[in-house]
Amino acid sequence: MADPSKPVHAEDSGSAAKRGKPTLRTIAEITGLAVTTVSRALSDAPQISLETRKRVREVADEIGYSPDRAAQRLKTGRTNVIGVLLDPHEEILGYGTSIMSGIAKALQGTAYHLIVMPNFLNKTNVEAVHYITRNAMADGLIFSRTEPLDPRVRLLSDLGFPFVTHGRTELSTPHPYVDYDNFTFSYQATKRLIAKGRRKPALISGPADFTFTGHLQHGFMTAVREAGCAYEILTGIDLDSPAGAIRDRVRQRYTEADPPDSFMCGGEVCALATITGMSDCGLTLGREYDIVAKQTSHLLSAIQPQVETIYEDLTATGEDMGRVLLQKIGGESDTSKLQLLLCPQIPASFGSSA
Amino acid sequence: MADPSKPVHAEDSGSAAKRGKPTLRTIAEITGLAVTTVSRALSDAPQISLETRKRVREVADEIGYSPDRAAQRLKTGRTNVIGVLLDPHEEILGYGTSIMSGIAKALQGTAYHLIVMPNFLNKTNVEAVHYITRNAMADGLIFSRTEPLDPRVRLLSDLGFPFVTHGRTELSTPHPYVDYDNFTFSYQATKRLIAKGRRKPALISGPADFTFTGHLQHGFMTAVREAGCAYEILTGIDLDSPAGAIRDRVRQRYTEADPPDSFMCGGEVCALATITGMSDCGLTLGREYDIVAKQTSHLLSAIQPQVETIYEDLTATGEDMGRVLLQKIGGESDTSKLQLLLCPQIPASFGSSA
DNA sequence: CTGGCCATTTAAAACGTTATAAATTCAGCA
DNA sequence: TGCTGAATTTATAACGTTTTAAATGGCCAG
Repeated sequence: MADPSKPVHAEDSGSAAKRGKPTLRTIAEITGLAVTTVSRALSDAPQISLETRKRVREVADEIGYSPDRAAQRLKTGRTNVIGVLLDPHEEILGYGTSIMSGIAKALQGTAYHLIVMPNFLNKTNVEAVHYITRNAMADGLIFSRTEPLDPRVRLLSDLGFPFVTHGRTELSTPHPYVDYDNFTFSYQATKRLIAKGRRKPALISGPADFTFTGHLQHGFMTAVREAGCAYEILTGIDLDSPAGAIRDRVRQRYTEADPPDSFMCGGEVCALATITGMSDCGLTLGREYDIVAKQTSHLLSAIQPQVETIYEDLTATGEDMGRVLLQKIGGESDTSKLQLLLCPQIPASFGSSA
Repeated sequence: MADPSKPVHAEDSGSAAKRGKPTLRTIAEITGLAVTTVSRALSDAPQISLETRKRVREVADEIGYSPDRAAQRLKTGRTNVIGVLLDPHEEILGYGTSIMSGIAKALQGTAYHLIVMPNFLNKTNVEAVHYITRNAMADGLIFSRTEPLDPRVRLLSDLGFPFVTHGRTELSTPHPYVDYDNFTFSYQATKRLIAKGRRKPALISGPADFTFTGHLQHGFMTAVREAGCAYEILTGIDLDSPAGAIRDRVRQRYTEADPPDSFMCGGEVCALATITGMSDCGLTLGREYDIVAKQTSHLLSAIQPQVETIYEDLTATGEDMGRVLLQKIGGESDTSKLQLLLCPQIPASFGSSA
């Protein structure tokens, strides 16, 4: 096939650069085409004849060609990498891993790779974002623990760098997000407690910084106001607190006056810790008090079937975030299409006995 | 500084490629040196005069230069990336995230980045390894869930590709690993049950495939044989089983003849599920039965202080794995230096009441 | 048979870095 | 003066890809 009239440096220099991976050049030599043509053919450029495209693709498959990402990246400036900012607090109960698993699913079959930027130690989140954008280490970013006036969102919006947050902000510039409707969750969960006859629900909410904390409280407050019952928002602990701290706080609260008779827990660990604290006080779940909790793994309901739960599917969330980010990178500019509010699945039993 | 006799295309073409990141060329133009010299200076090559090195470094710092990783990678073939193979089973209780956090710590300050290759869906582990090595996507690999004749280890050893496993193999070619001494853990834990007066401990062990499962069983068997007491290895479930399955199996076992009176649990979820199953049968931990378990988070002891635990620090493990891998990549060929067996910290109380 | 136009293919340059080999400078010495 | 060699710097060529601009060839109208 190769034109023998041309200088024949085929055998020694090209063929398969130092016995290693096949490159475009390898294919070019086999087919007798120019490297440019091969490149074009593989990217299905319309200017290359259909027949040529087919042949090139066949040869590529046969010799197991796959493009060198470093070279592509150098040339195009695109990294084909999606970065996930991971926070140390996300270790618990596989939060991080579930999300990542979902993102990975969304990235399946695309040219994109998932790379996790653990934000452990030293750097603040904003610094990490700075670093990543400055060094063009990814084409898009995903992160959670979103704050109402999140500085990361500000920075990335300013730079025009594609990203998706897990959680909303209150910033005026709209941006892509995937969020769970924590208001509805919290509202329904609290209503459920009241429907069970409880008259003083307590909320264990998220850390003050985060947007979802507000949503949880809002849902909770709406439900207790509607019912006109007493309530309490437990101070001194939050969903990020270690289980031991939550346990102790709950226990302590019951030695004081006018304790709550039920709990709305934003997480599984929190629910388990609460049960332990209460149990230490000699109180039994389902008898002296009730709990409704958000569940993100399958642990809680297996261990404590007494706790009523509403499930949040973090893997699905990750998948959505991946999809949304790909759309954003792909040029989707209608941000409203890139904002997903996932609805809690309220168990049928919740409605029945209300 | 720049020699004015040379063609002055400084202003338009170079200066800062399309107003973006500074490159070696930017520094070269500022200092009036050649690109090569700058490159060398920044890598502290001895052939460059000390004065020049200093000046180049200063300029680089001033304009905030950082090398383009894609270009480095293309040129050198090194990726400066460490890959972690993550298994869907590792979602539980932040296993994956702890390990990663540790690796990230070890990589701090090096040129290496951590990239997680989630092995969810389709591909088998070996296929993923194939893919990664073929496409030179990393300079080194870390993975867990090691099997006695692990095909990934075989493949990577053959290729001479640097890697570290979490867990040992039984292959004849030695390779770098970091492992927890599960034999000692299991042996001590079981002895503890016996010391508490239990006469028929049951083991809930790992999935049959993995090396550590053998170690757990060996330790368990050694302890029960020494004591000459009855024992049982629970069938039908393992540490990978969902909590609900373990709970059900334990419950069922107690409806049958001659049930065990204590449990050696390889994990926290397993311990919690066991307690739930037993509790369903009306049996109380610490009274009718005992449990010793391995703990990798801080959940179990906060929730169920009755369970005696031995702690395995996965973050430290990750850090060790990262360090070992860096050494391996750095050329350390004495494999015995790259094999770490971490000793369980046996709580003082274990010895006291024996 | 010339010119022009289309479809297809191609050569050359570039991305930012490093490796190789060569060039330059300057001191010391014959 | 000219040579040798050490110390320092430099030009050039890669790495594998994509982009830009240009070339090739075939076909048809004039």
